[in-house]
Amino acid sequence: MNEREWTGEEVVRRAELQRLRELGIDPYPAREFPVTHHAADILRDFKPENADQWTNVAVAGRVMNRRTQGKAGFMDLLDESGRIQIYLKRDILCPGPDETLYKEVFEKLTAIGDVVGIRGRVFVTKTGHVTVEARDYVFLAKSLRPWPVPREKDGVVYDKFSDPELRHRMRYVDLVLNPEVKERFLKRGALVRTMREFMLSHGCHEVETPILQPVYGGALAKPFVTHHNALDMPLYLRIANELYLKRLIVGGFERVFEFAKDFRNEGMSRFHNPEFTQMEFYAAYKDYLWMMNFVEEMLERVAVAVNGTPEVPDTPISFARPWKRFTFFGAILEYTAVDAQTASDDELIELAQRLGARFDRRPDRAQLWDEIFSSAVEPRLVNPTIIMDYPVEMSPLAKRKPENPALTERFEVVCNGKEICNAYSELNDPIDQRARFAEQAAARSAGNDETMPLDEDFLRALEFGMPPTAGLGVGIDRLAMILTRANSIQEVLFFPHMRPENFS
RNA sequence: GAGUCCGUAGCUCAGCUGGUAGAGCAUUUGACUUUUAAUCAAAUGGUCCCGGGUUCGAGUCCCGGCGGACUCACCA
Repeated sequence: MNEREWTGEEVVRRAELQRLRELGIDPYPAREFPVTHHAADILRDFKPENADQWTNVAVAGRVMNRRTQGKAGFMDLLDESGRIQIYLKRDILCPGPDETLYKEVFEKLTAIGDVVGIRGRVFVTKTGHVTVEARDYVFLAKSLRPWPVPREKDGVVYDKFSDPELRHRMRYVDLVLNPEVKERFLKRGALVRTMREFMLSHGCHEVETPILQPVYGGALAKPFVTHHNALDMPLYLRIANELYLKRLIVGGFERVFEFAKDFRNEGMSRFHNPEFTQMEFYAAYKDYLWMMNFVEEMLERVAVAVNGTPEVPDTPISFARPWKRFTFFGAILEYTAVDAQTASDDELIELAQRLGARFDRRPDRAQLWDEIFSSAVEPRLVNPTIIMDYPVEMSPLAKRKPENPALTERFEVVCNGKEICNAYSELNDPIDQRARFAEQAAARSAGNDETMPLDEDFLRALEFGMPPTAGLGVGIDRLAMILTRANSIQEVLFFPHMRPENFS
C-alpha cells in the first residue's frame, strides 16, 4: 500500500493510538456504548431542582474542544442533536491512586475529533452552563486526522471551514463543522418525506423502474452509455423514467410515482449535476388541468413542511396558492409585446437576436420560441408560475389541444427563473406517438443530437391502449435549492460530482 | 465553452515599487480543581500549486500548465 507521508499532527495522533493500546485501551472497541441521552435532550429538560434524576446519564459524541486546567478540565462533545459540555475532574474520574484515566487518557491521548463516551451526572456550572460531570470515560474511536475546527465568540465564527472544494470532497467533515449544512440536508429530507406522504395519501403507488435501459427516452438529453458483458450489448443509464411509468399505467395501475435518480451526460454548472433526482408521477383518467391543482397543493404543503410557512424566508418567493398562470405565448406577449405564434420567422429571429441570442445556422420556430421564452420570460418569473400550452414541436410526448393541434396540453412550473416541474396530458394515441418519434428521427438526421430515439416496446404498450393520463416531473434538487436558498446544486447534494482527486 | 479573480504552515489568512517566510488557531512541553475563541510561558511546523523565463536575486514580474471560485451562454 502506497501511503502518503504523515504531517506532524498525524504522527502525534498515531503515537497516541499506540499508547492507548499499550495501556490496554482498545481505540476502536467492538461492544456497544449504551447512550441514554442526546445533548439537546439534556439542555432542554434538565432542571437543577430535579438534579437527582440526572445522576446517571450516558452520552457519546465527537470531541470538539478541550480546556484543561490542571486537575480538572472541560470538553465539548458533539452528537447528532448538538453540543454539550463535559466536566472532567481528576478526583471524580480517578478516585483511587491510579490517575492514568485523567492524566494520560484525557489530558494527553484525547484529541479534537476523537469519539468518546461519558457516563456521569448533570449539573450547572458557576457560569450557568448545563454540563455532564464525567464519572466514567470510554474511548470509542480515535481520529487520526486533524480537524479544521472553527472557533466562535459572541456569534462570530473564526477560521470557518469554508473552501467549497474541501467541503464537497469531504462532506463528512463539512457536516460536522458546519451545522447549517446539516440543517439544509435535513430540510431536503423533509421535502422528500412530505412529498412522498402527499402522494401516498392520494392513492398513489410508489414503484421502481429500470435505471439501466436498452433504449433511453422520456426526455431530450445525451445519455451515459455502458456495456452489458453477458448479453454483449450497450445499455443506457436512464435520462428519465417516463416511458416505464406509462407502461405501468397500461398495465392497470392508476396512479404511480417514483423518486428517480436520472443521469444526463452534459455540462456541469451550479444548476446541473450528471445525476439528479426527479419525482415522476402519472395519474390515469386525469388531465393537465387536474395536475396543475395537484401540484399547487403539493408544493405549497412541501414548502410549509420545510420552512413552516409557504413563504421562502429572506426571499420574495411564496408557494401560497393560487399561482399565476400564463399560456406559453401569452407569457411571451406579456413580456415582449410580440405575438410569437403569428409572427414571421424573420420577426422571431430579429426578436431573439435583440434578446441576445446568436445562431450558427438558421433556427426553426421551436428553437426561436424556446430562446425567446428563456431569455425574455423565465428570468422574470420569481414566484412559482404555471406556463401552459407549449407548441407541439417542443413536446413530443404531450397530447395536442383539441381546439388547437399546434399546441399541447403541457405545463411547466417556473420559479426563481428556473423550471421546477414539467407536466402533460400524456399522449396516448399510438399513431400520433409514432409520428412524433419519426419527427424526432428526422431532427436527428438534420444534426440535432438531443432527440428521442424510437422505443418500439413503448409504442407496442400504447397500441394495447393507455387510458388518458396526466403526468408530472418535479426537479427535486432545484426545488430543494429554492426552499433552502442554496445558490448551487452542490449544496443540496451530499456528494456532488467532482473531478477525481489526485491522492499521489 | 468565454471573461474576471484566486492557489503561501494542518485550518483561516497577511506578505508594499523584486532583497531570501509571517500572524491567529491547531500541535508539542510546562502551570492552573467550574472553564468556554479559557488563560499564561515556551517550542515545533513551509516543494510559497507545477514547469519554464527575465534578473546578481522571484512568494512577488512574464509565459505555459494544473486545480478552484465567481459571472455569462445551454440541457432539469
